[in-house]
Amino acid sequence: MLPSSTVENYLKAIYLGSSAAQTQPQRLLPMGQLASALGVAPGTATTMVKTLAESGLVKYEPYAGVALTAAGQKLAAMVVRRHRVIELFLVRVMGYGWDEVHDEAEQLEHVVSNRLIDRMDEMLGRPEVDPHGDPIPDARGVVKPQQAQSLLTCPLNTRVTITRVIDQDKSFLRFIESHHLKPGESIEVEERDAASDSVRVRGKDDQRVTIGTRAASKLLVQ
Amino acid sequence: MLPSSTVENYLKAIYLGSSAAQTQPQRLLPMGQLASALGVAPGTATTMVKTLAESGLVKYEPYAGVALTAAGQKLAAMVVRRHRVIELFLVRVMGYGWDEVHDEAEQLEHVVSNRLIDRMDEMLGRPEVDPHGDPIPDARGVVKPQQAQSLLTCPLNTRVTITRVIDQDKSFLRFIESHHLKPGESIEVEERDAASDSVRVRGKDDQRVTIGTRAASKLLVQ
DNA sequence: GCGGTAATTTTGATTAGTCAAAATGTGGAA
DNA sequence: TTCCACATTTTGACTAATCAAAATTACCGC
Ligand SMILES: [Mn+2]
Ligand SMILES: [Mn+2]
Ligand SMILES: [Mn+2]
Ligand SMILES: [Mn+2]
Repeated sequence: MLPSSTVENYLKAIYLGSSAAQTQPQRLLPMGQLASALGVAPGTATTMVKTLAESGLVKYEPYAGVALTAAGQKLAAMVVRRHRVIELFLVRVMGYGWDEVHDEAEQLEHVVSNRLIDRMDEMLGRPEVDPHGDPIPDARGVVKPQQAQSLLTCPLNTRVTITRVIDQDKSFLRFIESHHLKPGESIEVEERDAASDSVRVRGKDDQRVTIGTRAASKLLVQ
Repeated sequence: MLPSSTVENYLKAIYLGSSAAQTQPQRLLPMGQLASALGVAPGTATTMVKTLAESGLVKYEPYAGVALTAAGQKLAAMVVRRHRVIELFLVRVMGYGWDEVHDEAEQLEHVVSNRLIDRMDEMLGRPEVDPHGDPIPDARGVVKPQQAQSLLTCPLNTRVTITRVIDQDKSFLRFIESHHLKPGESIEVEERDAASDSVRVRGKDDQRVTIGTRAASKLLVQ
């Protein structure tokens, strides 16, 4: 039985949801979070997760949450791999903007063959990250661990390079792009102010930008 | 309501099935043929066609058959357009063989956006035919009429150019390719023999090939 | 320990798509 | 005309995925 798009979406949501609060191997993702990540009613997620557990793709603890098994992990990583390879392909080969690729990839990830993904991957030179800096799992499902510092935690007045933007929202991505804060850009955090809940950044050509801490936490640096 | 993959497949099958026996605008496709084209039980096709008729996409005559309405025609043409643009893209850009593209396109045709199709179409130079010589409907759903002569009907001992191969079967396509009978090749029919049910062709470098009439009818020329 | 609140699970129903097998209609042969 | 074979439709049932709303459970503060 090859997994349906629905099953793939559940596995991916569990994969992304569990690593979001980047923690030890087996954190349990609460059902409520899973349901809202997928935009379905809570009861729907419960039912589906029980059948995934039957199939041995997840471990389900009633009232506690859900986690991927090794088999589920592998499948989920492949879906994420397809998603991210496709995003990069759309940007590099098809001339899409980085704010336009997510929805398209969301559909394509379920139907593209391994063959085609491998062609794209080859054509792109076996890339390690997608246009947002999200790591691309390799063909075995393994991801290079990224060390995570954000604009909220990195040292002040020190050159750092933006490596990743954790948010798919179109208008946020366009904002980031227009202020030269895309992955690859070199910047410096000048000041953090708790009172105003903001962070001031010096970027390209010494231009200043002030952004909220919520937004700042979405920008990872190295 | 955007049409499901299932609906798209039904519309496409009706579109292709009605034009197969290339006839006047409104030939009715028998339900049995539709069912077997889709690989579905006869009763399933009947049920589905009734709901398509409710939606105004087809005209359904019980015990007679089904035909597309103008709305259904348009939708079907767009599915066929996507399928064929994708096939050509896979061959020209992704390095696929012409015998490897059909299954991939069969899936992709339902999820690729208009945007992406247009990018492919542009990148390919607004092509009029796919790798098999099948005509690509334009963005409005219109196809250039092809005049149809096959190896069974074309004049003998006269140079003709192969323009289309009407069969998706992998091994047939590989046979055609290995004998230099792909669209674009120039050939000449030397002899037709009813008794042996075969046709002898002189092709590239004056090489001879003899093929059955069934196969010969699948090769269109100009 | 005892409530109360919020998260979670259960229940009952719905929709799309499908099949097998029974019932029915159609058109041609006699 | 009548009848039969075959195509088609109808019937009853099933699976995957979903929701709303009712029932249950967990946990936290007192
Ligand atoms: Mn994305
Ligand atoms: Mn991404
Ligand atoms: Mn095809
Ligand atoms: Mn084709």
